[in-house]
Amino acid sequence: MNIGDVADLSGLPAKTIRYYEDIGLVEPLRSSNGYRSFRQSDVHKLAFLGRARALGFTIEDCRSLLKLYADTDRASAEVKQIAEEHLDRIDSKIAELTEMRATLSHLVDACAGDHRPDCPILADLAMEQKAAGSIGKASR
Amino acid sequence: MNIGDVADLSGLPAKTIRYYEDIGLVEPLRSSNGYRSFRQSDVHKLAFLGRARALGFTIEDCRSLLKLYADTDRASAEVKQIAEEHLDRIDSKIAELTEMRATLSHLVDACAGDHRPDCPILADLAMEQKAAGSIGKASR
DNA sequence: GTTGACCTTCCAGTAACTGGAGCCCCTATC
DNA sequence: GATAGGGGCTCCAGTTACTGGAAGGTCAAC
Repeated sequence: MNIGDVADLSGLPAKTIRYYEDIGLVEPLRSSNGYRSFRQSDVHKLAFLGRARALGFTIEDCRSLLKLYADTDRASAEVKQIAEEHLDRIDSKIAELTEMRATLSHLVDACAGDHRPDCPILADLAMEQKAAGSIGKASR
Repeated sequence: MNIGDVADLSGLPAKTIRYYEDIGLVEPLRSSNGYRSFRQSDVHKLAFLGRARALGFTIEDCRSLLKLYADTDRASAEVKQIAEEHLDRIDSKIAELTEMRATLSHLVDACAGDHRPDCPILADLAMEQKAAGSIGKASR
């Protein structure tokens, strides 16, 4: 199968598939004309990669997961550990974003958003001193 | 003030401050010995940048925000728009991560995490067909 | 005068692609 | 046989926002 077909099947852009070959995640054969020739197993691997990436696993995680998948003697504990660490990363990220969101939405709400220059958002970023109860002081 | 002092004051690494100069966010003076010489206004600007970055604004957002901050004729609407767009980006990101988190935590819960090779996480990534009610099928 | 802390510039690397240039291959049609 | 199109190929550069490191200059203290 040529790269275009595999791209369609796996949902990954051809560029990405070439990149995955570059970094050693797949090793398609080559036809006599130099075109990559993908086996079913390659397609399967790429689809696996696509799903793992969609879950936010890093490329290195993916590499480990593929290795574990290929190893029928694996312990599921190893897989689970990778997934749990990733889950923790996700939770941290969500927490970080949620905090940003809270501060930012306070500021946005406080901003008139009209033609006048007065702006609590800028005031907060500049840490301008305001009367007690300023959003900037309270939020961080 | 030298870069080290500014780093301490602003909380930004010296490397980052140099980088911000590189991309034109600050323009410190230079002493005769070639050292950067920061004014109070530079320090203020860098602290502004630090807070904006902490809220997740991109560097280009920061550039715009600094420009608006300097412009006393600005309309707060412009600032608000930048902040609202950023808020939307944050919301999308949170939504994406929350979805990942849901799928992933289902899979993690379903995985025994022991010495045996059977692993629902890998099975899902590989889209192995399971009996009806499989997590993989249900989750995506 | 020599440490040691601080400063300088420049280059390379990070993560995971993505875009583009310049070129080859294959099939179909005129 | 020429050409047009729609693949494919490689290689290089760019993205974001820094970060690390090398090689070397400056300054204050001992």
